[in-house]
Amino acid sequence: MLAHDRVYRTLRVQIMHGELEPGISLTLRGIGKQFGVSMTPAREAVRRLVAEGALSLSASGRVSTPDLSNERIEELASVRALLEPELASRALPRAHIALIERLSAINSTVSEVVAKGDAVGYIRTNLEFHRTIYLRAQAPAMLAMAETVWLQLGPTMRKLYGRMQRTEAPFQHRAILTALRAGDEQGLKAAIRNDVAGGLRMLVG
Amino acid sequence: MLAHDRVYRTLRVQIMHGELEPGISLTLRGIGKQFGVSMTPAREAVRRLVAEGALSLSASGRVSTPDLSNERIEELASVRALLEPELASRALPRAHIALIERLSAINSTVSEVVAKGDAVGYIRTNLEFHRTIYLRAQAPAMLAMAETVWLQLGPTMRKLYGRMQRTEAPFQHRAILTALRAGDEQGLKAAIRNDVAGGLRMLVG
DNA sequence: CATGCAGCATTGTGATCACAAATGTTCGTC
DNA sequence: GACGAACATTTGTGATCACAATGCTGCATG
Repeated sequence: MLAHDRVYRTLRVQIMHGELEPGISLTLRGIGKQFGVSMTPAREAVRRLVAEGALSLSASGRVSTPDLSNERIEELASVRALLEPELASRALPRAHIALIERLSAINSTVSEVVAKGDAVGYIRTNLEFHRTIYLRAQAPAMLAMAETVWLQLGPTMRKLYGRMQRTEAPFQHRAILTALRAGDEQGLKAAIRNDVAGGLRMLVG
Repeated sequence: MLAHDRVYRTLRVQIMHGELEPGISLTLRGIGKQFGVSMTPAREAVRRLVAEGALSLSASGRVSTPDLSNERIEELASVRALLEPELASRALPRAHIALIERLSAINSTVSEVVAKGDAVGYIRTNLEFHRTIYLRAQAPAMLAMAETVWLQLGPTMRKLYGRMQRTEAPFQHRAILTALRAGDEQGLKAAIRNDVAGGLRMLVG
């Protein structure tokens, strides 16, 4: 596999899952050393991640994980609340019983990692729950945009993990599952909105 | 200004405004020569544009303007129909008379370039009309996502320019202006939806 | 003890090069 | 004339280097 792609993918997952805190400084040489490559692929990976909002550039070109303002957090939450109900809506006709059972299993894992206080595990399994639904929507461009938003929120979610009422997520997810089982499109969209916006709305206050 | 940034900005505008057709091949050395720089800044600009969907990469790393499938076009139109009414809605309370007059002037330019059959001019002024509204929304992340969609659609809009009923755009825009003047949020959102989705829906058939 | 400045280390940028893979071309064969 | 193989060219990738600018450290000064 190409070096710059390997660096990109690894960093992307780390950022999206909240393995890095906001405001952490990265250097091209440091990334290169970490992955055993030269500056060149590190530079390309960083450039790509910056373009996706996963990393921030200072005026002088220094690289760091983004430290989002409350306004920006609310804005990204609004984008989630726009895109994700639509994705869920498109997935609904294709959501069979096997999918719902798989989602239920993922949701059990969410409860487990919440009980353990595992921030990264919580973010990862929570996103896995959502992605599993949206993959059924057959809308790759829309899903990519939603994932870009998750990516931008990764470090922030880690930072605010303590402030989130994480025990509520499995309940919200159960509402999603109920709507999926019932084929209730409006209920599904509302449940998704509650889950994605509700979780982030109150942690900026 | 930084070389790679200059290359990026220039190519980005060219792509967004439909100055390049879909499927055009680009090379790093060619871009470098065109801008009087080495491969390095050309590479970074291309990497960034690929990350934004403005350019496509073949399996072997060759760069070209994207040639979108009908499914992808409809999907991107749906994203526009989700994001842009929200942006307009947020701009509405801040839309004063001076803004509306400026929009009206832009719309006159749209009519002129349509009359001239100027595809690039049509795309540019049409996007300028929308951006002028959305800038008032004070939602930079959401606007950035909308612009990313425009960017991805740039070459395709050029290709399908002949099939678009471009003379209808100024009318749709007038409906937008009417709703803005009346402070009619629901009417505004509907007018935006008609404009962005309506224009693209019928050109994929 | 705080502050500002000089000197130093760190960092991103752009150019150049070697290399391998992919692409295009040419020529021969059927 | 069409097809295929060998060759030549083009192209992206990754490494390395020089350079300028930025950020940091420590020391002297008030």
